[in-house]
Amino acid sequence: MVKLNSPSVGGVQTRGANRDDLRQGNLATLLEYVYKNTTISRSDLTAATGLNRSTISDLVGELVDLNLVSESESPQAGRVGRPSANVTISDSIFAITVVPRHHSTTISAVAMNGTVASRVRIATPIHPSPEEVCDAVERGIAQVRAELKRGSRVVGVAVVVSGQVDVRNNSVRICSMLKWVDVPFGSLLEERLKMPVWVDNDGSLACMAESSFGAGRGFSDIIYLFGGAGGIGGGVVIDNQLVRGSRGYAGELGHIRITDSRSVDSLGLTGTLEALVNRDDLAHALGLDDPEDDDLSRAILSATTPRAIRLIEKKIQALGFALANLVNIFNPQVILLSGFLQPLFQANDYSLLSKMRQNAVAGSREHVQIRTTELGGRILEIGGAQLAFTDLIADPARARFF
Amino acid sequence: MVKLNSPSVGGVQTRGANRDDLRQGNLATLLEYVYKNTTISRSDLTAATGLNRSTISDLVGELVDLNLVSESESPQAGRVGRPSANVTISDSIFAITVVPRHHSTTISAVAMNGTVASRVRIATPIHPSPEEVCDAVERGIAQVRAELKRGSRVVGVAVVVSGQVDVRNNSVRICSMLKWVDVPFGSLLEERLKMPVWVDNDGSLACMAESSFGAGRGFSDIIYLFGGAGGIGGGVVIDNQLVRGSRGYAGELGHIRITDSRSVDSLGLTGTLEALVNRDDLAHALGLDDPEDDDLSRAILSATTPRAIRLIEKKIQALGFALANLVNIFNPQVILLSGFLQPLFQANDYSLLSKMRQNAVAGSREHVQIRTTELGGRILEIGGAQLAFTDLIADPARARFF
DNA sequence: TGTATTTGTTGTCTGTGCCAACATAAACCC
DNA sequence: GGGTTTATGTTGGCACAGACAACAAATACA
Repeated sequence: MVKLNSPSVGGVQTRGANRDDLRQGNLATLLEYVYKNTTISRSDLTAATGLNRSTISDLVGELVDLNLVSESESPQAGRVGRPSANVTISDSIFAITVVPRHHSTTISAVAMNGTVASRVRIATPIHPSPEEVCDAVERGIAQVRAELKRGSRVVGVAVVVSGQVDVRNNSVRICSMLKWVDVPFGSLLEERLKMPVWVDNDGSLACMAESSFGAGRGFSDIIYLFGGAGGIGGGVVIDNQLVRGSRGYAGELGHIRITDSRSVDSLGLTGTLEALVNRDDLAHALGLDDPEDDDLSRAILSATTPRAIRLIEKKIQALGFALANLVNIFNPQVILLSGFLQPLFQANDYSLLSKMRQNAVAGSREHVQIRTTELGGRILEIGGAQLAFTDLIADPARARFF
Repeated sequence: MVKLNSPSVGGVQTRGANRDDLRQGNLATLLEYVYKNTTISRSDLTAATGLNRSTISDLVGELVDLNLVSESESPQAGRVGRPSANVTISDSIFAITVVPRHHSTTISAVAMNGTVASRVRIATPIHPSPEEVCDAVERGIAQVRAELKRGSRVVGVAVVVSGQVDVRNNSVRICSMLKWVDVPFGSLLEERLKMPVWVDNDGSLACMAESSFGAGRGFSDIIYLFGGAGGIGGGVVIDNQLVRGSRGYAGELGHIRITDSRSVDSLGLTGTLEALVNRDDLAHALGLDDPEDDDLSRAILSATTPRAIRLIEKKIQALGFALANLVNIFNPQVILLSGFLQPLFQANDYSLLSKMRQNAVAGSREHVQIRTTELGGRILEIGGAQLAFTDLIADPARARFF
């Protein structure tokens, strides 16, 4: 990818580019287009990239030779002129995604076209040790790969952790769900599997997925917030780039403080968004005991008791404060809400919007939208796969498979 | 600038690159190095960019032909081998910076090497109208340019506004200091001056300057906070890029809410950092009436009355909460404090650091530093000039002067 | 003074993307 | 239904940016 304009601001550290980089960048750009669109015509690629027809022909040819994309006659009729061939992303290149939970770990094979070809859930002890998860992953991958058709290629493994991850060395700083502290899980797993492993935070990956394939499509500046049983996570995309921070801990949006309340969140911080807006409170007030997401959502939207309605309104107010903070800091185009934050928004979108606007600066509050997310239960698999495919897309010619 | 790796995350919008872009990008990279370092040897450029010696020779030659840099024998002795020629940024290319205040506007000519060659302050009526500022700028530029030596070239005008600026169209959304609302000042001035005009927020520009030439050098992820009489402004640099948001309103860090306090800030928002930590309160408690920055600073650092000490501590606590929020959101490497926030930090750095750490998540709080800024009174001129030079640096061959 | 080391210079070469001309395949038009 | 229009794929030649190798130049060091 070649980025012109806006030179880097800090200490200069840009390297020069040679002819190889040029070719590599163009291949990457093309492959990214095909990946993001699953299938796209050659003429659209020409228009989008601004490259010459003959160049596109050459580059696509190379991607076909690399077995990364395939060309097919386009059945798209109705337009004057010679029909343009469709370029479709490979359906035989996979990322393995790993999502460890309290007492089970889910392993999936996700193709570049987004389909989950195979998925298994391996039970583990409660709060499994890193080794126990490694065992589960090893078994899971064997099972998952057995179901893939012959000739399938795997780029590596993406581990989606609900906790703080140092993305520079793929190690888990803290994961309360698994009770892990400073676990170099990436290295552990890499040694076992002899293939590349990437580890990242669930909120960041979900944000990335939603940005590329979900409700964030077409927006360059996005705030993503997810409310789950474990708390509130999130992610930020600025100028089409995921904000990771210096080590990858950025986007801990649940832990921003908004009030003096002494209620604490999952990390013991007081007055934070997560401390004020939590799932258990809501479920309890609505008379539910450990409900499924859908049940909680329905309950929130059809709440009738004054106490429940008051509580919901209170949560909406708190969420509004947090959103205002984020709007003031980022001036985003859109805020995406998922998990139980989604029904909160739907229960009284006017209230949430006005609370947010009340506490945001003039310019930023004016055009920001709040939306619900589009990707459902597969979001972590899609986000994890995207992480695993990143290197391949950045340098298609040098891709290695396992 | 060619950026490899990490493909854009959102809707794809990258264009392809051809050989011209390659050349342009390399010229830009080189010029940026020279600009950021003022002077740098050719061999250092070779090492930094990874380009071939002969290529550097060719590219630097082009920059010399364009009169953007000059080469000189290097007196740097002591090293084995043929001495490498020094490349120095031009001292005859200028940006005009404009900083409008309550009742005067300062116009400066800033060279690419950072020196302020000429500066005038033109008095205006209190709360001047856009036209009145235009008049002042027109007169000021004439005066400033008269002092420049023959052969000087000007790239354009950068207006530094203490308020919210829509950078897409260079218009001022709100500036309370000037009492402006929705003023398309960039267009107005451009029409008058017949040269390019850029407008941006003071906090963002100061952050950029500090990042490139001040205490932020060498860091890629920076939070900048400035405390002045008008309130608290700021800026954010992520991955060496200034965070501007979708319209340029990002970085309103003074308006993030941290408590339930009902005290209001300059925009009427309650419980925000700016509402809690303000200059007038401090000056008053220290028995000062509209003090200069230096006097206030000294007073803060030598406060003795219990009331003053208590107030300072209270401000430090509030600042700590705000910093924790920013750390949780951005995971920065360094936080830069300036204005009256600087003596607050120096008065009790331990207190500020621990308050921040207490409220930040584990990973992010561990390696973050708090520092004071390095650029003094010239910071807005340097930042403004950097804005004005951006286009020139991004495409040196196509530069136009006025 | 000679050698090692580093950097600048020059001419040649490779390969990437552009371009123009032609081929191809659809819609459109009478 | 054949000619025209429009858009896209294909091909061969071309321009030019950057790499490379060989040589020259200028320093430190023994």
